[in-house]
Amino acid sequence: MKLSGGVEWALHCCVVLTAATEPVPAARLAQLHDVSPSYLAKQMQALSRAGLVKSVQGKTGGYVLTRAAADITALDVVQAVDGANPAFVCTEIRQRGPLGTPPEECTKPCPIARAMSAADAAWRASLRGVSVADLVGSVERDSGPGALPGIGAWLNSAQASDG
Amino acid sequence: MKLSGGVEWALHCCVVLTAATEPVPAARLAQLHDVSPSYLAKQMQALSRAGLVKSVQGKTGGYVLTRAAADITALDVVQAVDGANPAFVCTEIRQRGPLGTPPEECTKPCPIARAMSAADAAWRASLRGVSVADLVGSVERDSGPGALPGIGAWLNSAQASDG
DNA sequence: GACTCACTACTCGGATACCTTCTGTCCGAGTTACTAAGG
DNA sequence: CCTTAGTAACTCGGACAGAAGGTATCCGAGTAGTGAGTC
Repeated sequence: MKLSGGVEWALHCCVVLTAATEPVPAARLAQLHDVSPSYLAKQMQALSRAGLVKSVQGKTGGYVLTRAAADITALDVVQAVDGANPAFVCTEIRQRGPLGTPPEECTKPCPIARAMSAADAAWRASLRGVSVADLVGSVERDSGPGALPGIGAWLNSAQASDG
Repeated sequence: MKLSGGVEWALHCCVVLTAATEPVPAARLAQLHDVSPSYLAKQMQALSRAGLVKSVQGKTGGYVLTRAAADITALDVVQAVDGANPAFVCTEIRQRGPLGTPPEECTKPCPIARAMSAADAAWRASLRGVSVADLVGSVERDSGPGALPGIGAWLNSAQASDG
């Protein structure tokens, strides 16, 4: 089991977007994180498709968060990028084979599927309990309250002005 | 994120192995579940490598559980087949780019990695709380107390005796 | 000076190759049970 | 009848192809800002 690497990028982008006051192009976000611009663009498209960010076209276009940071959970971002499908899919092998359980007895999911589903629910619940605002607060505690505003200013500054 | 399909097979095999009194070959387990014998053999090898089952070679060989069903958790099986690596791997992109955080300030994992790690821990904790014995009990509640012993007898019977 | 219009530059969005991982398969090494011969 | 060597069949274990999804990239459609030209 491996989570798409784009999830990390998308989460970081959501955090830094809280500090921006104008639309930020995907290329600018890629430059900030030193990652592939084309591939990060794909992740931002996924966020846009999920309604977490709004895309603004044109010369001064880019991406803007659609909601307050407190109203965006880590689960929202993860599901937007990685999909909402559960990690475990039951193929009902209990019904197969010479001693398969007859379908009439399979009214409820098999115990194994239930256990895996419960674990998946716990995972999602943990992610749902963390908002982007919480992440912003943690970053400020770790790196100081001035770090994020500085990044926000850098994001909104012209590309030619950096080093 | 998608979990290896072999996890489901391995879990079912562990449940039915509790009903067997003699070593069960991988081919027999595959026949019971109507799945690819070669590929299921690979999963059983993973379980053997993890020490959950013991492989017995020779003519009447096969696989036997090494511990009581109550001492094998679903997490043990999942990790044996799918690997113990966490789904989320932090690539420390906060240190990259023009505004990267200096390494001296990165003593603790970044907040995003912490949130993902906590979710992973919740997922594992949920799986750790379910033992194979629990699954056996659920199966008996669902399909009746006679189903599993019947499967056990079928597993230990000669292959030519089935229909 | 204010308005209109065309142009340019920049943005997102989806369609297109490449590569790692998962899926599925095969054959060889090793061990056990069985068979038959000999004492 | 018991012991013993040999044989044969069956097992696991790891090495080998094929397919799917993730990774990385590119180019086209569309829009906002910019500048010149005109009233």
